[in-house]
Amino acid sequence: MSNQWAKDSLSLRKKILETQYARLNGKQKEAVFHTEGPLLILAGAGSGKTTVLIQRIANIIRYGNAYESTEFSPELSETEYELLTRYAAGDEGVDRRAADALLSCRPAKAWQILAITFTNKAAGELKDRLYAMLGDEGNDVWASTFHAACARMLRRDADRIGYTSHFTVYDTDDSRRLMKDCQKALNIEERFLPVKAILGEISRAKDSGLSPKEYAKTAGSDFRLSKIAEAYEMYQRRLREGNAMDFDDLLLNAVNLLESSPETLDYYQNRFRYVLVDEYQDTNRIQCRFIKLLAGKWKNLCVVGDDDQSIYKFRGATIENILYFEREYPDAHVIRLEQNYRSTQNILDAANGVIANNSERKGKTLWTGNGEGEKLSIYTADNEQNEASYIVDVLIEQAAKGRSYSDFAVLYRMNAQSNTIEKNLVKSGIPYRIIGGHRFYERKEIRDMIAYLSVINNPGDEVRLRRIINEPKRAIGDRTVNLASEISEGLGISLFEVLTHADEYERLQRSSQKLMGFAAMITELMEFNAAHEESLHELYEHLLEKTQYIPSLDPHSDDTQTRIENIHELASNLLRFETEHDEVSLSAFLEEVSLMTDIDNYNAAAESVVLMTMHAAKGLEFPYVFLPGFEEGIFPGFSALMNPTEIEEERRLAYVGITRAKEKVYILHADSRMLYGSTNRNRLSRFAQEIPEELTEKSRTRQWEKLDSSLRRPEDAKLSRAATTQSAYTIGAGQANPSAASLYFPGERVSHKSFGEGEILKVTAMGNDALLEIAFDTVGTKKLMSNFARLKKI
DNA sequence: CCCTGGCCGCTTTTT
DNA sequence: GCGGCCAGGG
Repeated sequence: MSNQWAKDSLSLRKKILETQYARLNGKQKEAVFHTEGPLLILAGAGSGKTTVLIQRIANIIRYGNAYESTEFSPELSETEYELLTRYAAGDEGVDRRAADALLSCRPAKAWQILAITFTNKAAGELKDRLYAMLGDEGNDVWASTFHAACARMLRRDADRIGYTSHFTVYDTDDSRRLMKDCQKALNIEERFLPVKAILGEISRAKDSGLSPKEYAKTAGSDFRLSKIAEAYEMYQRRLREGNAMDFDDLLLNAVNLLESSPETLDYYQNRFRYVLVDEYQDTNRIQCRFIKLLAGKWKNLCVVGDDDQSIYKFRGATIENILYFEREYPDAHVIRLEQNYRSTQNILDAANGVIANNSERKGKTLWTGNGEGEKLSIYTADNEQNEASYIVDVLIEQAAKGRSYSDFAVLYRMNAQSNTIEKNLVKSGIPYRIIGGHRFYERKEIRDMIAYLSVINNPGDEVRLRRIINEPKRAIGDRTVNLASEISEGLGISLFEVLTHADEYERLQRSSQKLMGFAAMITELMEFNAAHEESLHELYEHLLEKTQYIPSLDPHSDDTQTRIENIHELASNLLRFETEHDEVSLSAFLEEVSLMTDIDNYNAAAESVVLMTMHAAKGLEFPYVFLPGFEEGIFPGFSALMNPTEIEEERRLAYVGITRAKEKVYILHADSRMLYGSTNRNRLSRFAQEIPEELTEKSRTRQWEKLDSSLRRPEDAKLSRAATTQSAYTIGAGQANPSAASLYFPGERVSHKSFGEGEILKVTAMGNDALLEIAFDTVGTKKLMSNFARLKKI
């Protein structure tokens, strides 16, 4: 083969590959084609980073390092060269598989690729898109969260670190219960050291890879720290005794497993030729170590992150990891993705304007080809009620224009803000969903059911055993359980074991029948599970029957019906799990459940407005975004005001919030706000003021709403007059086309097809439409758009 | 053992 | 303003 021939072949190969990924921009292509060695992708919001990740994986599987490699094996024959020439020319008749085989250079098998994300949702999306692109082979890619990947490794080799493969994963609530227990046993007053504080400290210790012993050394003579060390020691011992791990243990134990077992490390290092990590700015130290270990052999490690979107510092995430990456891998290739495909230029300029005030950043300026778009609107409300009703008004107005409710998101700083907005949405009959708040798996009845299943799976789990031992009431009180627990501690056996032979212990004589009855029931359920392992829903039915949980619920309580529905909902979840998974077992189900969160169930297609925190919204996008509570003391939050680093973290959160929007951002703030039962006056957030003025449009509470406000105080009136003169009304200015408005008058009676009959209280012109406030006889007062409402006069 | 009334306290939280 | 948690009486 002549040099010229080889050169031609290579350039032909490049040309073909380029056309395969023609829809990507230059930087994106660079990221896709650079497969070997460490790679850092700094990807701005909306820069198509998920697409890049997926295409990159697909490229590795299809073509390997074909683009950058100078080797071509085997050497091309003349017919093969011709085949490629035709392929390059776009000839449809070419055998694609044959051509791909010729083009590729050391492609990887799908199972050699590990892609780590932070949410199950992101992992699921990755899996789905890989499947769509690669078919069944796509399923072989390990696409999972850090925690799920660790759990999977630990299940396999649990015995190597002193666990059984049926170990239970504790969530925050379980951890708290356990810690409370430990504090009681160690006489550590909660007012001296709150549960949360100790757990936070332990979490930090685990992040640094410190065992209880090592932590105790660092504590030195500090009294508080040494108490925490004691608590840590006991907490960890109890977890181990219960064959349980908390979230941090999943990572810590996985790292310990890899570091202590050379065979295991070897196996995974050889296996994972390519490792990809999404949202790298949110990784903590232990996650960084985990990744480093896995990618240790091939060093084909690609991390994607955006320092400007680092909003989990408070949980141990450290931007250091990005800086460290370049230090650890000096030959790392760095690619910046700055072209945004999501938002308008105005939105990006606003976000850029805000984030530019942060000093600690790598520096990056987003731009887009999407055009300027609308200005951001900044609305000043009198109070939080008015802020909420403004959101509702805009929603109604936009819905009247044919916008779908699912195009809107309300993103706030803290969950407590959702209440007022929720009530206003209910009042107007607007469909909505709240992400966060009470999650399905956090409801009491569901937690109880999960606890039963956990105990059946792992009877050593004392925390969950205690949760259900008297639920429903079996006349087994705390005293008895504590007594039994002490006995078990003394004998070094599990609490459950003590319960099974309760009559053998004199101190338990009085309640031994009840304890043994309970233990026998659990044993029976365990046997049932062993005999019908594939049928989780049957086990569940049996469990409900045996425990008489549903009949025990108070029939006079308002929420009993909802609880029963939730219990049945869990049954369908079990059934769904059985049909969706090849390998069905109780442990597998419990593992999935323990790592699941609310956001995973978010479905963008559902026809409703979505409410969530800005944290939860990361990675999502919406045409219209409302950002209520842009006030000093709310956002940035009260405790961040005095602390420059925390202010910077809040500012990044503001950046995340603004960049969620594709078309329009509504920033809202209230002159006075009731929160936690007391009213405060807050100034407009600095973040709103950091947006260049020419990008914004300001407005404030309209007169007709002010008249309506019963909460109004004299000083408000004065304030609003001053503000009104300097800023124009934008939305729903009163002097629009009066035609629709003149159809209806206050006092008239009308009928609506779902709300029934009512009396018009107020009519306000809005564009060609009119906003009607109607007091319905049965469903209360609602605001409706007249064109939309199809009212009949009576 | 279990129910009820008063009191505290309260960012964000992918897992 | 509301819910979770503990103490005391039934």
